[in-house]
Amino acid sequence: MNQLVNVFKLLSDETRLRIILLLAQQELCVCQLSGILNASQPKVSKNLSKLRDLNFVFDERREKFVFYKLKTDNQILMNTVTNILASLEIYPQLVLDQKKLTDIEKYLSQCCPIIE
Amino acid sequence: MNQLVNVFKLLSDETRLRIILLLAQQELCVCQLSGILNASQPKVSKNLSKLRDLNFVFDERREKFVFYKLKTDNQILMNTVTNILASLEIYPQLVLDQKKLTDIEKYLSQCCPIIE
DNA sequence: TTTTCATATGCACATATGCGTATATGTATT
DNA sequence: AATACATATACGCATATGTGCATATGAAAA
Repeated sequence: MNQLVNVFKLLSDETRLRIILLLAQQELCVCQLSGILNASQPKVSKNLSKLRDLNFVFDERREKFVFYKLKTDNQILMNTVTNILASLEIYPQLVLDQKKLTDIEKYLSQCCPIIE
Repeated sequence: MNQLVNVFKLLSDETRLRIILLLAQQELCVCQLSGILNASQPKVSKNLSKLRDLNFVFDERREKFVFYKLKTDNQILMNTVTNILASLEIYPQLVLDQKKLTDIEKYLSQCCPIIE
């Protein structure tokens, strides 16, 4: 029950929701997320900490960067994410995030390495 | 986007989550919810107010009682509810709530009228 | 019209949350 | 070793949230 409530707590902040949706699609490092969301580094990092503390993301350091990726073992979370992504066009902000995700190499080339 | 975040805010409190799941299954009045959840009347009433303010429930007075029911027009909410109900057995508290819902006439006979 | 009862709301308070600023940490590069 | 850079964290603060208690509201019953 707590685990269930925690999922919704994590989803109930706009910044974190956007992060979750992005990390569901591909791994990203802190500065990439910072760029896409146009949010400060501590803001992004703290939100990622919450996700990590509650075991909803993997994090892996590679060279200078720490890459985060959404874990796929939470049924409710995954279903919810899938659901939102399926009707993404309803939410302009999410469509923009999506666009930036496509252009991520160009968009963040100064700060981050090229993603495979 | 706000609407989306609001759904998760509503779901991210245990009491409210239990209320939502109950109201998804049948209409209930404040005192019935109060009995099932073993929660104070103001606590239940205030949570219902939030649901009403954000337009996630119907409320209808019949005689002395105000009956609430979950609206079915929110795709994300309905999908989430369905999802949780599908694996209800994982959450002991929800199973208990379910049981009380079955016995609701007996359980709340002093306070509330018989449900159809 | 008074009383009763279900529900709603106001107030107070403790706690939680989000975030900015500054700084610490830790790895890589020189 | 020193520097640079990505990330993490500590602190402070404003605001939001949950809830108990008391009380208001409003419909029904007497």
